[in-house]
Amino acid sequence: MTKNLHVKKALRMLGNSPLKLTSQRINLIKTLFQNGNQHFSAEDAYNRVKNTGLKISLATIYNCLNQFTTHGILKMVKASSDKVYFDTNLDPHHHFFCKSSGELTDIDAKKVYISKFPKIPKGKKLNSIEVIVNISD
Amino acid sequence: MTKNLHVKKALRMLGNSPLKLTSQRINLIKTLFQNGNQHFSAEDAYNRVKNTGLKISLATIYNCLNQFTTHGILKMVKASSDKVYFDTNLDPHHHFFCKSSGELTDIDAKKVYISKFPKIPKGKKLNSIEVIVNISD
DNA sequence: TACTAAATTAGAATTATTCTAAATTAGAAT
DNA sequence: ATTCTAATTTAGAATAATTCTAATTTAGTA
Repeated sequence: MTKNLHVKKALRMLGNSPLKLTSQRINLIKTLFQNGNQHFSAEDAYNRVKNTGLKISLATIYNCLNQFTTHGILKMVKASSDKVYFDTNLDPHHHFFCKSSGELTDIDAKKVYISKFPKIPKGKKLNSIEVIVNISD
Repeated sequence: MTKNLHVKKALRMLGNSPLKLTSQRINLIKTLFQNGNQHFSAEDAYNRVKNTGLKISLATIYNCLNQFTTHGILKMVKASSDKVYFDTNLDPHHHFFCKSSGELTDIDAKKVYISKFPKIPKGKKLNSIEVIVNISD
């Protein structure tokens, strides 16, 4: 089997960042990125890494996920939930959030077009536009 | 001075809901709605009521804000912050969220037009569309 | 090979929120 | 009016997610 492309790309980004290549970071990336676009909480990430038999502390998970976000290796998503989710999909996109299941699903940016948009307040700059489509059963 | 219209409307909604007309609920509504459209956390609401000299417990604030939300007297907003905000603006609208100041500002629904939109997943129904425009200094 | 700043870690601390269980109260029934 | 009951309020405990602390380890450089 050829080495997973998502993992490869994320590892390359880690290498290009000022972050050190520790075994924890490499294992975390291998675990999180191996199945393509994924959403997970810190606790989820913790369990996934532990399930591979590797040892990592929850504090490290939080540290790494936050730093990966800072360095553009992950995206952070806050939906109508009490926990923060992380997203391996770095392309511009939006989300469905299902209140019934708590599940977050990607919406490709191409599926949404905003043809009318407000002026950004004076002195501020635009960072991103997040569209969250709340759904339920 | 004529009685504030926002307060009046919210009190009417409370009266039409199955919730009892307790002094805490009435005072909370008077405090939160007197200045028109506002965003606040539970802690903010607690301090505002206390500043009027009235006594109320934080647990009651949480209870009331959640019930008001359930009964359509308030809206809940979750932005890129670690706390939940409540919103007295019940008209459909969106938000600017400024990462630098932590401030949430309304965007009138008329200022945003979404001309292309994804299909809702099978078996699910659409609840709401939230557009959050993240900005910074 | 030694050095140093960065990273990891366990567990404590913090923060927002919900829960608990006892006392109070609104509004309906008498 | 008075009584009754379920809803409400409350203080403080409990919970859950996340961050902090301070000691130990390690990556990458010198």
